[in-house]
Amino acid sequence: MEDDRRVKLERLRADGIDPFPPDFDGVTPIARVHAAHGTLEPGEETDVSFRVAGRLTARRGHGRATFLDLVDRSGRIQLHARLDVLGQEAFDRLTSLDLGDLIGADGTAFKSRRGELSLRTDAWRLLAKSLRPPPEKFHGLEDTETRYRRRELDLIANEEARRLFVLRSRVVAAIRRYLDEHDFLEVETPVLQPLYGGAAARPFTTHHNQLDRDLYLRIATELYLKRLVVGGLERVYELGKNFRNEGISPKHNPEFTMLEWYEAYADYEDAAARLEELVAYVAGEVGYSGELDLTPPWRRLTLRAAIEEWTGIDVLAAREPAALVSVARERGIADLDASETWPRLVDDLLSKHVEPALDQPTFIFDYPEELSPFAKAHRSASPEDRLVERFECFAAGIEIANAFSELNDPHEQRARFEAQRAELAAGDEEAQPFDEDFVRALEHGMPPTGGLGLGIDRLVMVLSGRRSIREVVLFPAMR
RNA sequence: GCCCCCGUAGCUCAGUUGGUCAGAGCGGCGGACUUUUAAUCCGCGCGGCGAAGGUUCGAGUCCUUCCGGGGGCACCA
Repeated sequence: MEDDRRVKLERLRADGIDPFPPDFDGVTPIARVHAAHGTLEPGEETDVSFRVAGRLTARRGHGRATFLDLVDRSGRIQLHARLDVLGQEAFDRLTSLDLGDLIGADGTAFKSRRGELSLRTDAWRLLAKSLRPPPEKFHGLEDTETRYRRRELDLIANEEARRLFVLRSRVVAAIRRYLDEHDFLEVETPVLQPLYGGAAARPFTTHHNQLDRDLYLRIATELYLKRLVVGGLERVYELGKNFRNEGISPKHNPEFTMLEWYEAYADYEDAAARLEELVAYVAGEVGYSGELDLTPPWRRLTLRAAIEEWTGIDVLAAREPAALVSVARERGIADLDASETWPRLVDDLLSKHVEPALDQPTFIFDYPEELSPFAKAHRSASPEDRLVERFECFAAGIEIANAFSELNDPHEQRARFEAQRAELAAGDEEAQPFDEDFVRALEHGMPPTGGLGLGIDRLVMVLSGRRSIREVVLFPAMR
């Protein structure tokens, strides 16, 4: 079958036609043709000529006339090719093209009897020959593996896929617009780091040959960004890839896009207000019309109240593993592992019993200190509860953001690293390595700061209603 | 790492309890057709059923292993 295409290619060359010409000037996006003439009446003709270019996706022949569908990034338009307009040779060559070929065409706008805006083609040119057949035109491409591994075919075959990734791009652009307008500075910090940190995750390790030294792909941008706040940049953000050497799941890709921002003279309440404002702004900019109510303010409740609401358990009244496991049993939750630490048990309750229920956007405030080595101690909670000023934000049943009032007391930060060092020694592969450069930076003085991390892939999932991260990542990790 | 499921033409799929089961639609090729849009009509199958073994008189159809994929669990605070 591909041989047919190669034969055609050679025939074109033999006829002196370049199947891969270098350029084609003066192309109008198809959407602009629709904008200009979408309101024509069925059967109405114009004298207005357009030059369009794109991929041939369908052909409906009628002897001495043929309809062809042409698709570009902005949309689809029908070409009407007539023998009496084009002449024999141009007509024959046009109608013997293969689906998937890229062509440019000039034609005047008219609306067919059935009401479809079309171009009466009077000239055309092959812009690139396609040597492989495109996916099936009606059912589209559905095979998941092909859609992910060969995304270009997904984009060719499925308009939904095109729309989704346009949406993703617009989401990212809107985020930048919002932050730029609010006086944030976009910065870039190292992806290759001598020490990883800022999140609990196992890193990818690589090696610098000349330095003969291992480096890590960043798992977060947090610590470098806070050093910039120390440096006086005050409002910074970075939007980029993080890498975590963990499992792949519908919510997890080994490399994923994260936004982190840090704002001096702000705390986690300010971060929450900014997040809901940002997301509402983005939703408006991309025309979100889904089921979620993203209008601020979003629901806010404490971690303690959230777990109590969905499980009936007051975790702060049972602040050690045995007590918590036993209270959970009374409430009919028997799958807690008594050998786990208390904070991990709390996290387990949150992720299994609360998170899946959080459909509408919701902030969960005030986490145990042990889970949050970079968050400031809570200003008003009783000290024995050992809570920090941290929230996570959930929507559509998944976590989308995490934020703190940043810990800026260098002595306390040093103590937290010491505690993490002990965890690391005890075998916790996700404990934070001691980052002396970061502590030194804090010793120079960091203003009170609110910081937040927002998972861009997950935000796009929420805004597009997709349930797998692989749907919103162009080239997701595959086995 | 564990469990379940899937893998048939370029694409989307159908193939009862193993015996014309190698099929359909789209695409392709040839022909008809100057307003169709999953265009229509006529003709042509272009793969040997993910791979390798095995059971059987006979295997897409049963068994084993391997490869690839999906889902779930664990993990991912």
